[in-house]
Amino acid sequence: MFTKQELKEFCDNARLNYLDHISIDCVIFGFHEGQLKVLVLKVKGEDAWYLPGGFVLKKEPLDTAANRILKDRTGLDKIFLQQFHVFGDPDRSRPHNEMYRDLIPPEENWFSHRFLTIGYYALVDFVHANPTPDSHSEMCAWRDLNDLPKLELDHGLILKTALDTLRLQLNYQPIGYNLMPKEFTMPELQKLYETILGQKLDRRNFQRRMLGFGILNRLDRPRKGGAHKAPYLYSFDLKNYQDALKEGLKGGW
Amino acid sequence: MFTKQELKEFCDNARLNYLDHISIDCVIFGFHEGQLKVLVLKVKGEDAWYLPGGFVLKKEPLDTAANRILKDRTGLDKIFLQQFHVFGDPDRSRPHNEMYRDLIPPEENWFSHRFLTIGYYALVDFVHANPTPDSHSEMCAWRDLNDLPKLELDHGLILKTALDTLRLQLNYQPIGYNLMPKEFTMPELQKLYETILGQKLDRRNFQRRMLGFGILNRLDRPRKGGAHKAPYLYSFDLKNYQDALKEGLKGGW
DNA sequence: CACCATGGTGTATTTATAACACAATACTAT
DNA sequence: ATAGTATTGTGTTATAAATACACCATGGTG
Repeated sequence: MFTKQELKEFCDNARLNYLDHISIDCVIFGFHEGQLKVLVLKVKGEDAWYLPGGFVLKKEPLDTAANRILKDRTGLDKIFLQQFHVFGDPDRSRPHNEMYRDLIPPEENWFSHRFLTIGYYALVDFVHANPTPDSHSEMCAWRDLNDLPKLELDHGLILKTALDTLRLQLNYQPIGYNLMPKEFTMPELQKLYETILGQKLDRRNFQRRMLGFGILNRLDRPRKGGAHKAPYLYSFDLKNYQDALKEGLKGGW
Repeated sequence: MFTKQELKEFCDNARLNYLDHISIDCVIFGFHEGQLKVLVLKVKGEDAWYLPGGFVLKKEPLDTAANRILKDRTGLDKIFLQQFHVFGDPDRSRPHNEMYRDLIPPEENWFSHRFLTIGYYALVDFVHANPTPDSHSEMCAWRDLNDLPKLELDHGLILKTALDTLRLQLNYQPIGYNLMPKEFTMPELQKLYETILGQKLDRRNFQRRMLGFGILNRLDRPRKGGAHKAPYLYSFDLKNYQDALKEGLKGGW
């Protein structure tokens, strides 16, 4: 993965610029052709897959770092991105800690210590994202949730936790603005929900519920060209959408 | 707060044993006499208040560290304790970073860098907790939520975030096992919910809802000695309670 | 022993959720 | 053309949950 020289340079640079022992890993969800996708990276010359991640600059806010990582991997900015958990098992980064053990002495090896990672998850527009590998990856690609490679370290757990969080979030926050194109039909939006939740929903009740939230505008023209009855197009009412994000869709109590 | 000698010893010890740049802060909630309480610490000889906190041993899991801190401050163990957010503003610990700037050189000063803190919140039994100050505090005390001293650093924000999380949690998880005594009456439990939520609830609907969850056992004896009709005593059905904790009280969708 | 504050239980009303039916549309096959 | 078919739009009904409110029971007080 790294030659000795590369490693030394990376470590010297990292020690100077990044917070020690801290990383950020991002679970970046996209939606395409009825499938929920996740962005994953493949290491150069190895069959090893990771979530996009990175480190925190010494004076950089955490959210800014996560946004920077997101932008580096997708080109996208100003998007729903949320911290959801810290993963800090003492052994979680052991494979990495030991990977370079014999290459350079531990005191020069920035990776020789335990790392905590802060998990963020993002919902992004599949078609506008431009997956871009980082310097030690040969590939940055969308993978279907049902067709994932085994992820290294605890990245499988991180992904699962993000998905659980997303499903929970669906109960009290609007979802979709960043995952759907600007204009979309109700069946397309429903497909997104069904995919995230992993279950079928009733078409008519779904529509009533969505419209009830007041976050959708119906455009007075249909999507043409389909093989059947042309569905109406909708767009999100951004103002109401963001109000709902703050408030939570329903109160409870 | 520290003499130069004390500081040096602390730093040498910390560098050896703890993860750098990481702390844990705990928002420990208790409930007593109809009031929601939070455990806070007062620094020796200063009018400065903090949330209970501490550091993570080099090979210690995060949850274990949080439990250790909780036990050190309250004597209590095996209690609802949950990570809820990481606070990582680059300036959040600046007052601390600068506090000892002139006392010892930065390379010897463990506090000279930015700290991230992982927020945990706990719900504990007020009467069984034994508030115990740590080494640099003169006092560890319960304070009413409505009568809080100004907290140092971003501890006010940490507390507020914990409270928001707790209120949200109330919608889909059972609460109360660790906050209530073993046996309690329905009005007492209701008071807890009202206090957390900051609003009145209907007595009869509250009772129906709670019983509907199936997490309460009614003991066939009343609480005697009150000035009015004696209410029944209840206890939590621990098995069902823990099942509900896992499942979430309601599904949504 | 009437009074009263509180607790236990029951019942309407309203609201939300779930289940289901039918008409309209636009392409396909013949 | 035209019947067939898959899909969408828009209901209506049935069920369950949340809310609001009424009444009786109890155990102390004056």
